[in-house]
Order: sequence, then structure tokens, then C-alpha cells
Amino acid sequence: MATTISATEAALLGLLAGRELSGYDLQREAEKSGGFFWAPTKSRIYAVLPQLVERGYATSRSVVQANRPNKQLYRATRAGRAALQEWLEEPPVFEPERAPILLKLYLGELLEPDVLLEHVRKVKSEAQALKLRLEAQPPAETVYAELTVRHGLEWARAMIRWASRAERDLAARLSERAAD
Amino acid sequence: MATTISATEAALLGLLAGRELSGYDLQREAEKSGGFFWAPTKSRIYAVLPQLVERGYATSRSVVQANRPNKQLYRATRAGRAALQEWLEEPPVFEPERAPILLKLYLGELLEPDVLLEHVRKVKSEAQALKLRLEAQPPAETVYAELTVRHGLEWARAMIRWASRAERDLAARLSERAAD
DNA sequence: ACCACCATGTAACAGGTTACATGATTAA
DNA sequence: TTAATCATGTAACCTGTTACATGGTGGT
Repeated sequence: MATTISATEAALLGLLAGRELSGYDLQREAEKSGGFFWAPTKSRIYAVLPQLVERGYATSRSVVQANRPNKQLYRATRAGRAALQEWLEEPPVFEPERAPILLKLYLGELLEPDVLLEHVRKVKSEAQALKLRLEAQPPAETVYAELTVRHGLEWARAMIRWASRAERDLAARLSERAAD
Repeated sequence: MATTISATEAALLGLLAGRELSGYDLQREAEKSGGFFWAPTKSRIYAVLPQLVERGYATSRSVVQANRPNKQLYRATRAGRAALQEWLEEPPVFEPERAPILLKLYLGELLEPDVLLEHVRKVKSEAQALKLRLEAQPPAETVYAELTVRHGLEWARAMIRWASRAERDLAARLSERAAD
């Protein structure tokens, strides 16, 4: 049957399973997740929703409001939930990160070591900020939400460890150079 | 002046700084890096190269070969190296991973726990494979190359730790369910 | 006889971003 | 009065993937 939907479509259908939401609601839902693992722009959301309806994965109805702009509410259909199921059951694709910092590092010979050092320090401090933010979060309600937070934490810790090491190595290189 | 080039363009210019390479060469160069931090398709490479020439960032010359197809050799110009410099000096954008597994997890309630468990185990085993591969690598020649490898290692270790924990949590949940 | 390597590209499509455009209500 | 919230969308653009297309040489 090869239903194949994209990650964005899956996310939308997931949120529309069992309840009605507008494009606007969906966007805020995305922000709530902190932008980890899902961060579509609103133009993308508004583009995808009608496509879902067209393919029979969702229904929409207009709601006329006083004092507020009118809106469209969407809800996943049975076919939509089935397509989502299929997507969820697909084994996740594994691929190591492709961070731009790595490319800068790879071309490191072309860059002044002190600039590279700054870059690394930026990564480190932002990873530390993320770690604090995640640690400060109230414990999640479900096992699932908890695991996504933990994923972010492990990632942040790895980046901190890596950046600390990189900082040392680059600093050493800098002082060697100064000694020339 | 807002030169702004993309990461792919930066990568190509970096490899074309100081030597002449063909599109074919560049593609192999990309593979050599293991596809970490850079993995353009050949069609993309062949599309970008003429654009670099058009913008004055690279020059090209045709080489007629006997017994082999003819080829185009490219080399970065001074303007190209300057644009690359600018790109390299831009502070790297920090953004936590957006792995599809997290979305599947986020919508975990909609999925059978055992399927989710399988997914997590797949992540774990692939992260372990990556770790072994990186550990088996001969020590890199430059500090820079070494640091990219280390980045991959820290990342892999983080994924393994996370997946191990997730595995335990989900398995516990499964047996609780069985007890009902 | 077959496969890998060398070498270049086109066409169609998918997914996503940024900027633009509009306009009322409500709380500080 | 100023800003945020509610609410929807279009248009232009960029980046990237997959599939298709071609064809000689050299090794097993």
C-alpha cells in the first residue's frame, strides 16, 4: 500500500488523533515540545493541513467566531490514524549528526586556531545552558516524555564533554604556536 | 558584503583551496570523511560547481583524456577563499538533534510498547557499531581530524547510554502490562 | 562475460525557510 | 498607546534526493 507520510505529517496526525485542533493550535503545540524533534514553521503547517484533508487523512470544519478570526479545525480520520501507525512502526533511520561545527573543524587548517576555539566555547556554553534547562524541567508525566528529555540530556552532556576536550587541545595548540 | 555561502559550498571550496579536483574527485573525498558532517549527492555536487564558477569563487578547465572520459577540474579563486573564510568565521549554529526516533517516542502512547522497544534496540546496536568503527580507526593525522572523530565517539556513547536506559524503562513497562 | 571504475550530467519531485500581507481584540 | 494573542495564508526561493541516461577501459 506504501502509504508513506513524512515526519511532519506524522507529527500533525499524531496531535490530531482524538482531538480537533487548528493550525494555530498545532504550532503552539510544536513550541511546547521545546523544538526538540519537531519544529515546523507555520507556513509549512498551513501548507500540509489541506494536503492531509485531500488525501483523506484528516477532516476539517470551519468555525465562525465572534471577536476572533474564524478558524479551521482539523481531526485525523481512521485512514489518517492508520497511516500514522504505519509510520510509527517503521524502524527509525539511524544517522550520526551532521553539525556544521564539524565541517569547520575538518577545514580547521584554514582557520585561525583562536577563532575555532571561540566556536568550540560557544558550543560548550550553549550545551551547558540546554543541560540546565532540561534539568530544571519538572519530571515529565509519561515514560515517553521523560525519555525524550533524557535523550536531550545525554546529548547535551556528550557535547559538553567533547567541547571541553576540544577546548584543551586547541588551547594547547595555540600556546605551542605562541612559543614558535 | 554578505557573501554568504552554504555549508556544501564551503565544503567544496575548502577542498578546492590550493588544488584542482573534479566533481568525481570531490565526491570520493566526501565519502572518505565517512559521511559524517558532509554527505552531498553527486547530482548536488555537479549542480553547485558551475554556480561557484559563475559567482567567481572557482575556475574550471577542461582536461581531455585518452582512454578516460574528459573531465573538468575546479580550483578555488581568491574570492572563493575569502568567501570560505567568512563562512568559517561565522559562529556555528547550535541546535539539538531532531531525530525521528524522538517523535516516535513522543507519540509513544499510540504505539505498542514492544515495537518501540525494537526501535530503541536498533538505535542502540547501530550506535554500538558506529562506536566500534570509530575506535578501530587509525589515529588521525591532524588535531582537527582527531576532534571530529572524537565528536562522533561522544555522540555514539551518549546514544548507547540513552538507549540502554530507554530499553530498561520500556521493558519494565512491558512486564507491568503483562501482569495486568 | 561481467563488474567496477571513471566521468558527467538532467529532470522531477519533496521538503523546508523567509518574507510579505492582513486585521480585530485585549491586557498592561 | 503599545504589544501580544488569535488566525490564516501566499510567493519566492533554496537545498536536497531519486531516478534516468550514457559509454569506454581494465581487471577477474
